[in-house]
Amino acid sequence: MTARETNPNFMNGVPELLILKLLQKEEMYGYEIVQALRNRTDAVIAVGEGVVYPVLHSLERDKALKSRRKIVNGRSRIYYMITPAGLRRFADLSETWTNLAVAIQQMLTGAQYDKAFS
Amino acid sequence: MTARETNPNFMNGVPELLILKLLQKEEMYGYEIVQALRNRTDAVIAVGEGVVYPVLHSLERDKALKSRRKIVNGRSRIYYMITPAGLRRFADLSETWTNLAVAIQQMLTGAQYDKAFS
DNA sequence: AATTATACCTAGTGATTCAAGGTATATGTC
DNA sequence: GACATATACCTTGAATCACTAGGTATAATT
Repeated sequence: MTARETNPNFMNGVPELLILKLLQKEEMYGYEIVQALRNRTDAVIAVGEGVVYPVLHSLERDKALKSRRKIVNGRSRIYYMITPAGLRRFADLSETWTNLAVAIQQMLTGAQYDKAFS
Repeated sequence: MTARETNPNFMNGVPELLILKLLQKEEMYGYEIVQALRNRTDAVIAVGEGVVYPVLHSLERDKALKSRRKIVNGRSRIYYMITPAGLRRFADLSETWTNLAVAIQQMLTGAQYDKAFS
């Protein structure tokens, strides 16, 4: 058996990344996030509430977000805002994503430089 | 309940995409593919054999690939080559991936055009 | 009065990746 | 000859995570 060194579930974590990105600009509530993602990506990214709410809860559990309840128009909303830990997490995820996207793009466009020389 | 219309597991299928890409240029065998992915992406994408072999089998089951056994240096290898169906599948996956990557990149770089007017 | 939109939630399923094994032969090293 | 490493195939089981499909409740619209 050779050494393994793979990446832990390298394709996941994008909803988390995008949510953290949105919350960097302003506090938002779950329902709002669901629609923001849909609208701002032309429905290319259309994650439902079943994805967003659990991610929000898990991020809050990890202290990457905090929340406060707020009544607007007689409706109870839970606004989430990002913490310093959340910012760090965003930076990590963001870098990981970028590396991945670049690597895939290079593969697809066929960038040839086998680097057998190092 | 509102209409849902999400995308089925929108983050997956990248190993499949990359394998199809590699096989577009030349026939390859599983072990070779594992290392090619690692080498050509500087280990950013390091999927193990436990990912590659099942994907190859499933693609062959779907007639996207066909295979032939070949003995080289007394070693038995199974070479895979892409079929017309595989080319179509690649085109689909490739487009899906590109759309996704563009959407995410726009979100991350903060392209503002809320398109509340349509 | 009934439907739609807002706003929260979770349980269960399914797809897929990852870790960790297993088999067998060839090659290189001590 | 003995041993480790590299090549080359494979699968099982756990974990992750997104998706489906529900559920509750209030406000606004028809």
